[in-house]
Amino acid sequence: MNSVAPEQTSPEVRTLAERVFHQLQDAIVRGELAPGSKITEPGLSKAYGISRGPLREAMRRLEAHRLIERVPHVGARVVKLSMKELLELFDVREALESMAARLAAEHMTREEIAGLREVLALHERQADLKSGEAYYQREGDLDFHFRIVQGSHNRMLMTLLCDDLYYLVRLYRTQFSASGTRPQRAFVEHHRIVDAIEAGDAELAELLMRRHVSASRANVADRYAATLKQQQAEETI
Amino acid sequence: MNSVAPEQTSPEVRTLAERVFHQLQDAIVRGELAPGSKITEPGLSKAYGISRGPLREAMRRLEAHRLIERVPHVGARVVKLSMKELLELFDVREALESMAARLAAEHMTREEIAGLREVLALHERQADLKSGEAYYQREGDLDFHFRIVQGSHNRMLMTLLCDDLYYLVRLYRTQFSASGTRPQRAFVEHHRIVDAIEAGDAELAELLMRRHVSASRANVADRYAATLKQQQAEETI
DNA sequence: CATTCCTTAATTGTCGACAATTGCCATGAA
DNA sequence: TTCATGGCAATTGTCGACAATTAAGGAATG
Repeated sequence: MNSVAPEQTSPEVRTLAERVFHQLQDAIVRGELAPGSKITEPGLSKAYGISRGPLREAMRRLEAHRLIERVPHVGARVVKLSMKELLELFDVREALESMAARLAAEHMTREEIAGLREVLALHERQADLKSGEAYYQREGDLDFHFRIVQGSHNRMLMTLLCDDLYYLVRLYRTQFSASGTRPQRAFVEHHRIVDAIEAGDAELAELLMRRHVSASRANVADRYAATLKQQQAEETI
Repeated sequence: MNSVAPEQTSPEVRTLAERVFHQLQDAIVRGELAPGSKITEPGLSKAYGISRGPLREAMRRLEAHRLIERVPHVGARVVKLSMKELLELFDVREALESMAARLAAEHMTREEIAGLREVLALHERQADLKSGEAYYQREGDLDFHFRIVQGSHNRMLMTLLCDDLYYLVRLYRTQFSASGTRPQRAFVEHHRIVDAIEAGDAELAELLMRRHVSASRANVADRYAATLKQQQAEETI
């Protein structure tokens, strides 16, 4: 069940608070802690076998990463993304990732570009086999975006996107059980973006990434609208 | 000395940890805690008259906001922005604020636009008097950007920019004692941006804000290059 | 029967003490 | 003099207990 998690040898597992932080982060993103469910300090401290001190620090970090919401003297709940918030997230991604693509086109090294091509090739194989669709649409897609952000060589961008927002993206995918349709189209778009980056065409890379995220957002919005419509139809029966 | 700080009646002063967090945030941004200086838990806990528990939680929040840097088992220091990091910050601002301007042009209400115009009028008066330049270039400028971000009606953008990045911008202004030259030019740019927003021209608002931040970044970079050159010249004497 | 108030249980906030790790400094040897 | 090594002081990490606040449930009253 947990064969996917790298778990140990993380960059920072030097303290209890940090270990529990990562454990909770994983648990939330994977849906083990239900969205909107209440989190109680004594409960978690027992479950993880630590005292409330480190646990509270871990929770503070989760709060900063927007994975839980706390109210003073009341308690904390796992964040539950509304569609409005999800679309807001896409707007932020569009702004940041298009900037990342632009910077990546300017700063990415040959090795990094080669690695990016490898990721695409892997996706292609998996698309051929028709087996790994789930993977491609989940971690694989994020891996692609991840590498471009790294290629921007902008530490602040990397922190914002990789450490904060991408966990929210993962959370959304579990919450809405959205298997992110339109895989073949996204695949083509990924290719074009890499081409632009390799050509050093910063403007084009930025534009393509902006369209890519924007299309992804529109797709989510459409699907949601369709879901709403269907629900209304069912209620009318 | 502290006549500027609103201090009390903040949205969240319900707990010691939150109060100390805001106090430390202010102290750092205003330069009372020197950049790069080491922060010790017993020291601060004595200085603020609280125990280390709440203090550590406040420090965790400061770390999340990138105002301090912590190393496990070693300690924490007030962040010291390098020029590289500062320019990175400008890139992120360019991406996020241009998006904010675009959304503001689409979603801002009449009242919000009126408030924005008032800010500009206030700046104009102060520019006439030639007295409040320091204010204009500091809090006043941020107030302008602040209101546009609010006008985007995008909570995530608001949090990222207003709660996180703007404190870093303030910090930079104290660290580099940069009184942000080019006030009149920025003033004109501000006006054009508001015009675009009022006209509902999202594309133009986005473009103008992008240029505005970009020009600000270039200005900082130029000044820095000049400083370096001067230092080298002095060393050669 | 609905409403208000009070009591109570549970959770959160805070504190002080103890354990573990780090960096420094002195001591000694090459 | 320089480098290694050991001990020591200080700081950070962790824990358990107490105080403060909240939400819930029940009793009393209109």
